[in-house]
Amino acid sequence: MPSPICLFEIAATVRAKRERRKDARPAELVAAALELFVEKGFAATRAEEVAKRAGVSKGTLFLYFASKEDLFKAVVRENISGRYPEWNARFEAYQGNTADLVRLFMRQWWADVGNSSISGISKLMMSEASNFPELAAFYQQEVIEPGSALIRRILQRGVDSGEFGPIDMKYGVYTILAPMLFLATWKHSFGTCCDANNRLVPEEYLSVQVETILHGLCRRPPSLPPTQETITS
Amino acid sequence: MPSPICLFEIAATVRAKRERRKDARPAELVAAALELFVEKGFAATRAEEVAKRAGVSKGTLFLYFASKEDLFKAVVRENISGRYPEWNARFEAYQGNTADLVRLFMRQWWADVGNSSISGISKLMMSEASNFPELAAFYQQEVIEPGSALIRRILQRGVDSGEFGPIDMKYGVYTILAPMLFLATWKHSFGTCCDANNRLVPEEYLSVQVETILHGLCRRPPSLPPTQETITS
Amino acid sequence: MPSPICLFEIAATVRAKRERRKDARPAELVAAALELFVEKGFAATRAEEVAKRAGVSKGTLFLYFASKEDLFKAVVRENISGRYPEWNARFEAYQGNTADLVRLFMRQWWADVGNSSISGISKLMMSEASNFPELAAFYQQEVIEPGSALIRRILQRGVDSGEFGPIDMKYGVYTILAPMLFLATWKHSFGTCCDANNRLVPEEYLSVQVETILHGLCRRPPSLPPTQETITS
Amino acid sequence: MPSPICLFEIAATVRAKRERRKDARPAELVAAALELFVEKGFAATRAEEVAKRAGVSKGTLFLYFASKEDLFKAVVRENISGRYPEWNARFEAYQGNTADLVRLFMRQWWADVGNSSISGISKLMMSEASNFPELAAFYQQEVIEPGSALIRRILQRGVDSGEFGPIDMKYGVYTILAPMLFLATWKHSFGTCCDANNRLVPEEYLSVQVETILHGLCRRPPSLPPTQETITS
DNA sequence: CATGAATGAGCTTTCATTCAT
DNA sequence: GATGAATGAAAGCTCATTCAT
Repeated sequence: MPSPICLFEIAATVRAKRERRKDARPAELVAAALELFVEKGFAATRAEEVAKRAGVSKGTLFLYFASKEDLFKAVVRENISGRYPEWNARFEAYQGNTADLVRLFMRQWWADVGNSSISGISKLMMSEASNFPELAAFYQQEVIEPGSALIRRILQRGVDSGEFGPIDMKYGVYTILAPMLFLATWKHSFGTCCDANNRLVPEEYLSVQVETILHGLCRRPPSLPPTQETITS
Repeated sequence: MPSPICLFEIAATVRAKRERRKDARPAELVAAALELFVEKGFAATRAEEVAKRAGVSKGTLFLYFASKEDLFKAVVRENISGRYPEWNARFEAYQGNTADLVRLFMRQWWADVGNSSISGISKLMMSEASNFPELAAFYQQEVIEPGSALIRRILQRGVDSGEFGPIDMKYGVYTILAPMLFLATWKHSFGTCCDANNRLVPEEYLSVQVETILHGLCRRPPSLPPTQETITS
Repeated sequence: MPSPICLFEIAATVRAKRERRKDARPAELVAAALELFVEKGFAATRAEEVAKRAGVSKGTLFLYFASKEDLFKAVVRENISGRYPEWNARFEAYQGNTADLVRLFMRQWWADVGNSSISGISKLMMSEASNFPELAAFYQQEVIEPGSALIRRILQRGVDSGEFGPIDMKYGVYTILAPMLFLATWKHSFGTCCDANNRLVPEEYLSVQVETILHGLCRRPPSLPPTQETITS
Repeated sequence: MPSPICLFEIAATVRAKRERRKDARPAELVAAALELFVEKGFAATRAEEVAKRAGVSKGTLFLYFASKEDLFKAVVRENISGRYPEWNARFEAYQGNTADLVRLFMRQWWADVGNSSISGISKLMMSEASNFPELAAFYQQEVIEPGSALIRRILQRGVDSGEFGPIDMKYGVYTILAPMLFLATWKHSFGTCCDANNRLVPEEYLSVQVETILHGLCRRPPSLPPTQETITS
């Protein structure tokens, strides 16, 4: 039987560790919930599973989030809008022609968002927006608006430089946006379960889209697309 | 005592009346189901609620549809797949140039599907496909495949007539599809709850899209869009 | 359009036929119910199926029987106890030795009851007796008692003739009864669904049983069993 | 502030108390289920009622048993199949002559199974086997097969020792089985509701059966039955 | 704070029974 | 009488949420 002292020390260590983890709990839960919501959707994700993946008990989840809806809200809030400064900076600084900038933009989006689980958030928001109007508004404001503004600036750059003809900005933005959102939605719906033999290859799809769009936007045939442009560096 | 004829006629009338009611039930239930599925999603719609909205009891629903999934399939068949013959016929018979045919196609889609609650089904399937794989497969087969085939034929028509340049059909189809699905999804997600001040006007959006796409597809500037083309007649 | 007279005559014929059938309805329903109850048990038999097999509608069934329980009672009441006079007469008249009479009795039972759907009634009563005490009492009185009495007389015949040793009649009867009821129950329970590779052959089983019993009952080794005794003629 | 040791001990006690309750749940539920299944049959017993009788809620039942069928299997395992090792051991170890072993076997069966509510399970399975084929197969495999094997070994022992004449094992087993199953079925059907004045006394019935059977099996008159053999010690 | 046993409202589906026709 | 469309009470099972420990 161990001495009291020893026990006490162990208890202190445990407590310290627990308190350290305590602060991390909400983040761990939110991370687990993100994964699961993206994998299975909101309704099909069981609270207990989120807790288990976060390494805590079901009860603990409800200690930090009043309800499953609450958890969903936290997931969305935690996972967006933080990266806009970086993106904005990158595209403002771009030196090449605007057609290439548009190409870069969509590739970058695929690399950073579309191809990661973050695209699941978009799809999730689409699915659940009508059930969480307040959240949808938040998403609109924090994600969609800034994204649209960035696209608008890129298009305007092309118009100003004379590369593009005149554009009705209101819809021009959606011209760029639609293929991306379509891809995010598709990937997490039909892309995962059917569509097997004729599967959409996202990079190819985006390439074709962007060339068609550029062909439509440009005053003259757009500069040829770069054969191999590195994205991530 | 009434004459036999009289009795016979009464019986016929009675049967007629009852059968008229019986015949109407499935349609009423399908209509109610469409509304509710679009409002709340498939999983969140309770069978009893559908019944109530159709003015019958829970049991009656299952008298006509073996299961909730079955009811959903009926909704899809009644509202989408069943109408392909009509759509196919219409577009096969079209006499004008292919650019106008593409324009007509998208306007028609908006009039028949996008602008009605039927577009909610598309959004619904996107949201719930991964949770109901069997439904997703059904939808893929009954809706997406035929729709894609129709688009493919339209594009091929333009290529064959020399109006369009060469098209990678695999992605060409999605070029047309994406704006429509985007619109359907958007309308039933952010479109309903936020987006208020800068609301997307679908007809305008589709017009812009189709012109951009045509500009991208056509060998030479496409024929001017008709200023006012009637859709529904 | 047919003349009124013609219609009237048809109607009259139909009515006549209907009235003729009307009297037969309960019997037809009971017959259908017997089959189905034996096939599937009481709870698993659906009222509508009984009606369909009897060629009438669900509503009609409830016109003649107040409830499914009521129908069950009728089934049991209609299908028993009528054949005892014939059986009693046959066995009273038997001229051979008692060992052979016992053999004949069990073979006859198998031919008339065990091997027909009537044995399903026994099994049914066993299963449902505790839910229908009044019916169980009726069955006890109308079926079990007369059957036991018959067996008792047969055994007594053997004792009186000196073929059998002394028998405690109270249990001697069950010595004969048990294999028969066991067989009826087994046949309609495990006999139908498992037991496949080692299936009980009823005639063989009864033969073995009766010889063992006779060996136990007889003062000296019983007469050899007849090699081939025809039962059904 | 209590010492660490004290806290540790309290925690241990708490956990112990809760786990004691948790450990007891399955047994309580199985006991309640046994009662109700025997009283009302498998299909007619509602899961909620079992829970209520065990003093828990519906949900709790499904915390411990995945389905109603699962619960039934647990009832069978807990009360029958689980006891075969004990029974087998007991009869393998028996030293006396085989006639006495057969007598002991049937008395023991009566004491452990027939006379308790467990015999209701046998009757239940007979009644519901055809409606629940999977349960029937389970029962066949877990109960009937091992039971038959035990009987077979006992009979073989008598044949090997020269006490019994040659036996067709296939039916010899049923010779022993039939009176027991008959008794179980009878007791839970007609035995409970009628049969009052001429009630079967099970021990006597079994005695008579076993002596008749032994008389039939043995080469020479079997050893006299012990006048008073203790069963349970 | 953390746990996880316990809860019970809620869901789809079935089917005996009713009753307008 | 006869019909069969309509009903709604159950039933098995799930899972977000609670709360004693």
